[in-house]
Amino acid sequence: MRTSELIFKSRREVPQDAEASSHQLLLRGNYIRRLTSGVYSFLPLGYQVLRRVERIVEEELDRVGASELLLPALHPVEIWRATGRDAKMADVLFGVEGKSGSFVLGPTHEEAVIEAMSPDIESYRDLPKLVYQIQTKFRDEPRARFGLMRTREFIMADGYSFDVDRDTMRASYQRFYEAYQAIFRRVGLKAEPVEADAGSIGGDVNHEFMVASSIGEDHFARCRECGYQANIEAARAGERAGVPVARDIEPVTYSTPNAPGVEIAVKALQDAGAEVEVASMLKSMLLVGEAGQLVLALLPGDRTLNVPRGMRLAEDVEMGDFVKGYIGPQGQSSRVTILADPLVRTRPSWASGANQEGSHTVGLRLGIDFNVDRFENLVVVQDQDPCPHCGAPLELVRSVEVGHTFQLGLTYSGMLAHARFSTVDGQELPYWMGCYGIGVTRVPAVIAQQYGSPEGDAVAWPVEVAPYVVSVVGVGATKDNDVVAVARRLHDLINAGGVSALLEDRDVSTGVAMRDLELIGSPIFCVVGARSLANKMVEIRDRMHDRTTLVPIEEAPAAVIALSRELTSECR
RNA sequence: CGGGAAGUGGCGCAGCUUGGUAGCGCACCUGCUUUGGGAGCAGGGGGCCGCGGGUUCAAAUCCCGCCUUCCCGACCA
Repeated sequence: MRTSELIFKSRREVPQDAEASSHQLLLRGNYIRRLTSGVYSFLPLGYQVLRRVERIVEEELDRVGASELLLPALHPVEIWRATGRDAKMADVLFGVEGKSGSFVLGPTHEEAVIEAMSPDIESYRDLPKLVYQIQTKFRDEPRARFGLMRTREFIMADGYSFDVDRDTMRASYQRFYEAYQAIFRRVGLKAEPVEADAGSIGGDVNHEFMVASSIGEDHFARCRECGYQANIEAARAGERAGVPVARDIEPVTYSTPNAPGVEIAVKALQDAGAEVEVASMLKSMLLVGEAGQLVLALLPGDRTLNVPRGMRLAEDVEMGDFVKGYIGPQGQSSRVTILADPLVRTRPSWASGANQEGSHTVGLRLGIDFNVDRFENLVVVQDQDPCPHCGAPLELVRSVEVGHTFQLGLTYSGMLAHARFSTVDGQELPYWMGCYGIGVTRVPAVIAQQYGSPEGDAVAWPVEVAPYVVSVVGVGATKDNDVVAVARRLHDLINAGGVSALLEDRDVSTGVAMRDLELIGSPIFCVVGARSLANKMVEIRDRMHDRTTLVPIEEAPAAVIALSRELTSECR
């Protein structure tokens, strides 16, 4: 390929709306172009990167025995009603009204794959089955961001497994899990599988594949000691020793007008002369359980509530005679279930709302002034919390989710009468499913973030995803020397050797040529210069390791191809 | 959905306070010179100033309403 033939025009100015360096790079290098918020075109360069990622996904999934298929993007709303997810995912569903009924643009494909596969799964003899597709998904995200990181239309590689029981489902899960690790290695990402929360997909065991990155929207907790890793939503802190409650004090109530909420309450109490701090306030938050019952959650004032599964924060109108902003646990046991985080055992006494407008009480003791029905992890883990397995301090890592694998079990098949197979002894049972997703369009952004310059003006793509592995450029060239001819010949030989090469053949200054090639991001540059040519040498740059070597012209193609192999093997 | 910022040639911005016939850099076109790291000179083309209404002799500029985009948060396979 020649640069003169590329659809390529580099942009010198930083696009105003791009914050992340990867986003800037992808725009400046003409990889992508925004059509509207959260919707992007892939221009030829970007599409090449994307296609290379897709091919790797295909190769690795084929290798573990999954079959590629293609499901529709347009779904009749009925299949979503059947699983109840038309309501559950209503806020992200794009609806389409057609002349022949209502449709949904698929945000995910569990329902669709069941419809597609069920007729072929009649008997235990038909199982297990692993399938996947690479398909465009639509989600009406409340907030698209960071270019390709979170978009409303994106491509996902989603896989599904069908099995006779839990054990075989786990074996299928393991096959996808291993393929995922291979895929991320090959695209050059260090993706760490972490325990995760199942979200609206449902199901049991699941892992997120997280890449530590400054543009991450997630955090996961990691224990350096024992290797425990979990998404912040799923992570639990280990137990800490409780302390005895204070016997020698009594609760004191202070007047704290206009001080709802922990921060202002602390200030008001301090002004009133009480000895309190944010960490010694007890946050009392009203939750609504699945059956609509009220639950009071207790946690330290400096902690964030991790709303337990199936519950939600109560709305103002549901709070009845609870005094919003002044709720305390004292005297409440008879009317609500009281849940408390184990941290509530780690202080001799607490300050809290006094259950009446404008006053707080200090010196409340667990078991004396208030009681707890059940202890349960209620707080979001923080940096330095103890590991639940070994007690060592956890660290929080900002990260991007590039993949997610779920053991769904019977979550969907159990709801659908036709999602069944016959067992050896003739019973009809729902099959066990797993589902697996990779955010394909997100991957180039994460790679660009990791392998690009902080200024968003250069990148060295990992070999297997680079649009062109080698860029050949002649410099110091005048039309009457043979720099151009040598550069062209090397380009042709490298291509013939099976390594994709790009020839800079435009009539531009050296500076422009080099800057542009740095945006295109070949990991290997081959620089043919008038000076070195005088000594029959050319320059080979390994941009991944920032190494430059001079080699004789005749040896250059072989040297470049060898370097390309070396870089490839580093990612396998 | 809350909080903040911004919409002016393709891109990045100035002009708006104090209304008076729209400007700069990049990119683009023509010519000449240049070519080991975003070249120089000369000439040239391109703009319902986000949309709608209002005030005024006159609106990019003042007033009202709306739309869009970005950032933070809420939310989130």
